[in-house]
Amino acid sequence: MTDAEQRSLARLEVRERGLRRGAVLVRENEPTGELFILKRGMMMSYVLLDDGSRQILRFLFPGDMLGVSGLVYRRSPETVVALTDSAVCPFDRSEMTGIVTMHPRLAAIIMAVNQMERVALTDRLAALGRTSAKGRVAALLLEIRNRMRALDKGIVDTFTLGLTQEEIGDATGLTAVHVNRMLRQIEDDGLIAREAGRVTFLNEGALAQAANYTDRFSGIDLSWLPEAR
Amino acid sequence: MTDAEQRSLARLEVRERGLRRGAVLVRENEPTGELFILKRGMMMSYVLLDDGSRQILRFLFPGDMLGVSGLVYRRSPETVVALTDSAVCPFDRSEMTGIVTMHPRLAAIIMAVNQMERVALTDRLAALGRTSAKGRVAALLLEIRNRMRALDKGIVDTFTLGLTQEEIGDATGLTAVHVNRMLRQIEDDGLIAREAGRVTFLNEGALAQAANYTDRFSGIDLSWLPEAR
DNA sequence: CGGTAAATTGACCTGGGTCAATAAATGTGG
DNA sequence: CCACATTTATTGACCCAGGTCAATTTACCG
Repeated sequence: MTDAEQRSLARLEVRERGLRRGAVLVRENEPTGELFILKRGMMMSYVLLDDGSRQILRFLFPGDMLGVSGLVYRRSPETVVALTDSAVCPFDRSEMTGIVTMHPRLAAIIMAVNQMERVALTDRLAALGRTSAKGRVAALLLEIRNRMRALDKGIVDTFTLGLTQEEIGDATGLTAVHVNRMLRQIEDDGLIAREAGRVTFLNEGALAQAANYTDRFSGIDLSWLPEAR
Repeated sequence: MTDAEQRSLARLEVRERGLRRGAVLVRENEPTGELFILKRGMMMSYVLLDDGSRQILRFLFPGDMLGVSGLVYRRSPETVVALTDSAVCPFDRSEMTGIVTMHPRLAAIIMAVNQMERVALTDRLAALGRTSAKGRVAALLLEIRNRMRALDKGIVDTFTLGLTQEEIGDATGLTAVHVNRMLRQIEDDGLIAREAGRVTFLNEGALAQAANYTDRFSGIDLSWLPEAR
């Protein structure tokens, strides 16, 4: 990445705002304002349905851009909250237009990241539509571990999930009770071990098979990106 | 839109390729090549799971860009097929880099459309995770009608669905048998009428309520787009 | 050291799936 | 235009994965 590109991106992170666990950064249906980059911590986005049930849409990790729907919608289609104490860097929509205008290659990279997120969403769509409860829970465990490992190479088979079983249920379309049963079953099958909120993969291959997991990290090709300006 | 912008977009549509109903345009796991713009007809994208079940990810209508994941992935994560006789305009990835480089405002518009598609996906995720079979079928009927109406203002309450009940099931995460029962129930409730593959909305309000439907068309704000170059 | 949120587990229920048989609709070759 | 073949739609009977409800137990927190 060129110096100019890095400077433009750095400008998105001049301000920083801390968030306590549970703090709401963006609330569904409220006017959208700034966008954010997640600097530290873990967050999630969700929607609430009329009957009060919740669907968690996505877990957010450092480096992710938050509240991007604010670019397009006057009111936010989703709520964004902190799952752990976190820090975000707010920036204005106009910063985005500046980047797109001045750095076409960054614009292309943002489009590429959007595509990767879209594919992650369609993978979850297929999981909710067509896989068993056990498979969905297994898929969630793999997804969280993979995201954590991408940020911290020290994480391999053991990690702190940091989610309640109710949250796992709201992400996978299950009830907390059934999530509990599925975790127990996965544990009894010898695929994972659990203790004090930490999960250890004992048989990642079998877990991936149960989850119908497809690795999307390999197979990425960004050779089409334009030259840096 | 400026002349230059229109010329650039028109260059994406110089070639045209016809597709018969059922023709596969892009096959899952096969190398990605060109991108496409759907010119005429209706198509869909889907993934197949290990057990042979299918999840339909999206229905595609004229104006939609197809195979965009080819920008990022060496092999396609999804299959794209024609639901009716259709026509697409293939173009090379390099055309995309050209547009992004020369027309920042078009790049921004593409990013905006991506966001709208992402929100449509999260709406479906919430439907699969947290709504009843009847609600999901109702939501699908509304979605298809709305997309058709956006292209043909003449369509109001009556339209040709153009999907088998098995396809509706693969989109909503249900079996064809249960889709049949839900359609019958929605009909018996007086919300729709059916005859010869055509559906008529008799009580759109109740249908929207059953579907937990949220209108995303209003509420769009593109004031942040950069100036045309 | 309470007090509240989260995890577990059992008993029982139901929305949606499975299987199977027909009926309708849509094509196709002649 | 007709007879036959293949999808697609329907419906009934029955089953089960996952939900509901309720009671404990355990972990976390000020």
